[in-house]
Amino acid sequence: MPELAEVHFFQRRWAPARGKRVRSVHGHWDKRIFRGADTTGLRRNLPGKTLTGAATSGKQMLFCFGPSCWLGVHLGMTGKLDLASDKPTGKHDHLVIESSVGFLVFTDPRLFGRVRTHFEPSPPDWWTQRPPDILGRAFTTNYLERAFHRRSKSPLKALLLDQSLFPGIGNWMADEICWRAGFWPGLPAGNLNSGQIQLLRRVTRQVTRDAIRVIGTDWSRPPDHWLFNHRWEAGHRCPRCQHPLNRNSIAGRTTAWCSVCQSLF
DNA sequence: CTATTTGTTTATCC
DNA sequence: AGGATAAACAAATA
Repeated sequence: MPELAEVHFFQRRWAPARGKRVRSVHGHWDKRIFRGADTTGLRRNLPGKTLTGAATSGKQMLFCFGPSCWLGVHLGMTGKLDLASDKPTGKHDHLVIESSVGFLVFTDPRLFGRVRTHFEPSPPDWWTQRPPDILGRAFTTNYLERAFHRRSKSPLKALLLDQSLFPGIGNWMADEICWRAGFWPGLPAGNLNSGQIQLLRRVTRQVTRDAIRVIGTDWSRPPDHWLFNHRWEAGHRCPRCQHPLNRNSIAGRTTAWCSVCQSLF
């Protein structure tokens, strides 16, 4: 489920615990989500710490618990964060952090998500060395042009799904961006000229802002004039021209597009 | 029982 | 060497 907007939404679920102290920590420490994490350190360091900050970048989340205790969360395909008033006991509630406002819980049935730990004063490298955010200053047309040139044979969709280039974009946002911009997702990246990359950048930023506004704040249902509500329906039609949508695998992922609105160049 | 999944990493092939 | 593609991971759902 989680792309950048959903990550935004889930990060806010833990927000009421900001400024609160951790009372206890429980987890399914042998589960895959803790691969590479120092779970012993987590159990030793987290209790007594205060949640002092939280941030998202793309699909990554970083929580700061007082000095020298950082918790990274990636939701994978089915991860969720929640704040529960009673102690969560679900089969897939793999990390539970008790605070005075409730239990912070990370649930993930498919275990594609990931929890990372870092016990130093400064934030971890994987956070400070992340690529430019889509809504940030460094996400320029020129920056994209260099990447599109380097990967000119790759389908556009493959670039949109690349987290080092479009951090936070996932399958539905990639389809939404291509549809709004009028590009076939299978189009080789090298076929886009400078003006088209500029258009793609503008649409990407707009879809990102729209998704954060609609889904990221309260998980509202996206409006019907987006592709989003139509792309998985049987007999699905393009919300702009009513032509039946195409569905096929592009860059290894199921992709929906409108053959009328999205030209092949 | 089979096919599908809003993600990422690794292996393999070109 | 670098990039594209498929498989693997794991579990629920249709």
